Amino acid sequence: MKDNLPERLQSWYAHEKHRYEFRLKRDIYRTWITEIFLQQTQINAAKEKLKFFLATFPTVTSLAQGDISEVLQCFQGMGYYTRARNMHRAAQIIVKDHHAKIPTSYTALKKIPGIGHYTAAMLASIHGKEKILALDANHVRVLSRLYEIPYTAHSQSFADAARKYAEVFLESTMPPGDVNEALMQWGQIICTKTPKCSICFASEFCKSFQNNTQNLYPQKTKRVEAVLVNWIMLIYRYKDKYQVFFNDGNFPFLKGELLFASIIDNHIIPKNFSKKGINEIIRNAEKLPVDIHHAITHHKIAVKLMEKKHTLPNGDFFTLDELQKKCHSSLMQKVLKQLRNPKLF
DNA sequence: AAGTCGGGGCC
DNA sequence: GGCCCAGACTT
Repeated sequence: MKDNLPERLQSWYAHEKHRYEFRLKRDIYRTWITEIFLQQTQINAAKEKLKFFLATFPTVTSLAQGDISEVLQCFQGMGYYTRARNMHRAAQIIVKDHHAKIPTSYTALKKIPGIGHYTAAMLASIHGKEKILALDANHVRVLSRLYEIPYTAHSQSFADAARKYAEVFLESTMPPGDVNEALMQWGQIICTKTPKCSICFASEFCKSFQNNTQNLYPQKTKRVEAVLVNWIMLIYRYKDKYQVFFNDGNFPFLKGELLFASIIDNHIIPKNFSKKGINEIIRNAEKLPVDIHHAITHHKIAVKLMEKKHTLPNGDFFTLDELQKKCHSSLMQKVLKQLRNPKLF
């Protein structure tokens, strides 16, 4: 056993490094796409979609020339659809402003849409050998416990302290990209929410292990209470085509997506929906059972579906098959599934 | 610094 | 039913 921490991390990582398929062939484009796909997403949920995406858009140029609707389809069901839009826009910027070569410096990367501190630091450390600490949830858990960092996870104070403590790794013989990836894997399989200190190579260096304070770190801000949302969806249909509306941002959920006409309290889509009928619809909906339960960050959503006989002005008409491709959210997919069940309507 | 934005897996 | 996750962006 080595007697200093960076060497232990390096030998542990050399032995335990995950051989992910997306790591077999590595270039900065693939690393970039991988980081975007895995943001706030578990690897198992994303890896098949990621594989398909890299086969469909193998280069930054092919992505830049690709159709945004095709890009969005690759993200179907994964949430955070703005990351798909940002990624597509970023590819066009890289082609136009960087001769289709993704920059490798942190400063240049950070200016690209959808690339924040974490992704810029990962790409610059792996592909530019910059000694810069990435900070994701895993880094936060590992470093906060190792050094008992007394600041809340997303504060500037925490970032400053973490960067200072991480110097011992970044200034070691370990390549900076490996430092960031090893810290991440450490947090992923050992320093988990309930940490596995008995198998940790670093426990004798760890302040939280010494003081038995693992559950006090990382320090967090108090959680936000979930808000209950009653969402009435109005299903307007002409023959086999259903009417949907583009959420330009006036409706509070799923901005940029196609939605059925909807009412949530005083939010309405389409916004020119006749104000007169709304109160009656809300009254009628009170007697109806909830058709779909869904959760969106800090919200518990109860959806009631009401089939309507006529149609509204504006809006677009699509068949269920078409909507299954055009609607990317799991909520709308749940609704479409209900509409396919003839017993319910 | 806090709020917003999807969704699913896990306990 | 709450917590958490390979975060970025706006306010």
